[in-house]
Amino acid sequence: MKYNQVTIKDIARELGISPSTVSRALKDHPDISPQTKKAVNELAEKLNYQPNIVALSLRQSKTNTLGVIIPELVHFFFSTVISGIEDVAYSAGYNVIITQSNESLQREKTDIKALFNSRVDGMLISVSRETSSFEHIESILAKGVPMVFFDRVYENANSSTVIVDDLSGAKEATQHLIDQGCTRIAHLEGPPNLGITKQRLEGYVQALNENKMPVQKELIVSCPLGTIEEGKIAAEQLLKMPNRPDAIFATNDPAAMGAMQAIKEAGLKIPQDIAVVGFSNWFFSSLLEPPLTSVDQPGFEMGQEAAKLLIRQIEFKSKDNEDPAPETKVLKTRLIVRDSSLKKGKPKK
Amino acid sequence: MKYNQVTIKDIARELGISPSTVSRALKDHPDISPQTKKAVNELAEKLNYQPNIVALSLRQSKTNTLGVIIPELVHFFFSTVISGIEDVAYSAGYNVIITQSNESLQREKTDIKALFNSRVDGMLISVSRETSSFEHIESILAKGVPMVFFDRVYENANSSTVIVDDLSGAKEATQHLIDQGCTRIAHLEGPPNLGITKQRLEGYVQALNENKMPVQKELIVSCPLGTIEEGKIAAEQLLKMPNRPDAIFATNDPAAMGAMQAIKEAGLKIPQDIAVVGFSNWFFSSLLEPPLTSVDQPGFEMGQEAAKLLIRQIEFKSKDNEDPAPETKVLKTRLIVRDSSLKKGKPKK
DNA sequence: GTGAAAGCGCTAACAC
DNA sequence: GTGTTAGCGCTTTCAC
Repeated sequence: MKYNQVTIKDIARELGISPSTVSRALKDHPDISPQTKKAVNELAEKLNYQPNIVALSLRQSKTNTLGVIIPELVHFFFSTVISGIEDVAYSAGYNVIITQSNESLQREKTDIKALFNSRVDGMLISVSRETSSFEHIESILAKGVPMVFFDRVYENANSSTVIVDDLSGAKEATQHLIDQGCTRIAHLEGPPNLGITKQRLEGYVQALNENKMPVQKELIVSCPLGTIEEGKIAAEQLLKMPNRPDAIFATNDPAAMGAMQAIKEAGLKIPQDIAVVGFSNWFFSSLLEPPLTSVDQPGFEMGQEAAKLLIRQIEFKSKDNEDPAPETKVLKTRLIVRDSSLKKGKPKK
Repeated sequence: MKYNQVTIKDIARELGISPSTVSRALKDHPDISPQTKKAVNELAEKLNYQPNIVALSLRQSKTNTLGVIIPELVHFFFSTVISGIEDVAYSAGYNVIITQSNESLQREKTDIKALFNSRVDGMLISVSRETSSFEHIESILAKGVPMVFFDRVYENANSSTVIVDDLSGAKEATQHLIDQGCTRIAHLEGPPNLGITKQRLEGYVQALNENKMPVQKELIVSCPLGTIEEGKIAAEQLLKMPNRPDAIFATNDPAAMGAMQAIKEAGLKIPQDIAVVGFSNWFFSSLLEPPLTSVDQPGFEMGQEAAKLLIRQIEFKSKDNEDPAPETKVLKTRLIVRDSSLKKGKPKK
């Protein structure tokens, strides 16, 4: 299948010069005479010549393409990250190939192999929820492909990472609930193998400790799936307790939404009876304001930072032989307070 | 920048055979002896050989890649379409490159050119809101690149299209409001240059006509931007009318959300005072249930159908020289009724 | 059953 | 200032 592609040869033939001269003229090489340049550029324009990137990539062993692996595109957070990546990549002359692991380790393995086969210059990866072993990543790293991990990072890799300061965010959220007068704050916890889960729990614990409040195991419930249903079930369990919590800090927004449903169905009021705070890893859409206070994650910035780090690494490598030292960028969260989820009328502690 | 890529040559050298034999052995060519095949495959496995897709693409003048241009990734509808496209593409052995026009014609032009330069085998396009001239598309079509348009289609092209039956969907939605006893139904209209806008208006008009209800110009307000604010302003205008509407059929969900805000701020009840129905072109997230009745669009199926049509066209073309006849696939919408936005207690007409 | 050679489109020494 | 040549990794005639 060959389409009507104009090549450098076509221009050369038509002008009676050699392909290399055409190539040089097109990239404004100083050796080429102005007349030749003019003739070449005009003809290229006329024939609507478009360079064949595939040939270029093969020739230079460089595709100018970044590969991205994300868990799922439908989440606002990740689609925002993509936009951040594109922003930086395009202005640096790189294309972007996006793949979704759909939270499946198997799919992640396929994706990483496909990206390698496409000879992307580097990869930006946020690992799936299932990922707890990393041989598939190591084997590609061993081939010398630069990688930057973001949000869900592979901590042991000798690669750069971009993360959000989940610990501080979680601490801030918990402190906020404490400031509103909450005394029995529950925590809906995330998937056990993700670093962010530990960070958020730790922030929660630290806030309680600093306020000399006890950490009660029965107030910490696991929500590994990240679904609304799961949050609902977890909250129902909490509501059945003889001494039920007066606040819930959820590890993500779906869990928070589920909890809110359970609370409403139990005939209780939010935030008067129970306050709810979510963590917007799974935040929904810029168009929508969810009815809960939440810890907002800077997706666009995360994409930008990750792409910057990766491109730096790629271009560093193409010059020297040394790898640049891996870097870790930590981005701040932002607590978005919506009055609907705050306990009103209680005095600030 | 060359990474540690194992090539066919490496295998050939190590085994003391020629690259062409290795190539044949790897693709199970009948000529090659079983022993050679075995040796080659084992060594390839051992060295973790991965074929270089770039070289393959250049050689065969076929990249096995589909290019996609969508307005914006953050919208649930479009990210669903992407998943549908990937579903079909991957199982047919194609990769997918996604670009976002960000609703900008300029960006769409850049994207289409970039995809062509990458020599994608075909393109799946949903045009931007700004797109009203189509030279940029025609110029690539002229080069023989197969294209399939979806949702926001280029109607005059001699290409296949996949659309949603917006007319029937809009008619059904309007009829639904009529069935609930609404008599003054307003319509928030979309961007004037999109075909879907006309279809939805037409469905609205047809439903009114069939019920012998008048079409009142003052009840039709334009909302070209697709934002919440816009819907809000439009609804405020409608509410100020001496004889205000008792229902609003919005051209998209953000407009519907905005209208709902305006209605609530005016102290009116939904759906008792004014019923609201949205059109989920911009529907938010699978995780979230928006509090409105809406016409749901089958994004995943749309992606699947579009990819199927495109791949068929590509493979048809690579064999014969004739183009296959363009096809138009029309998908049905689904009216999702949530009681919160229905006028209750009024008798069915 | 296997090897040699050509070529996809492009660029970058190396000539002159 | 321009042409010639080689080669990126792979497949595929055409030899033998």
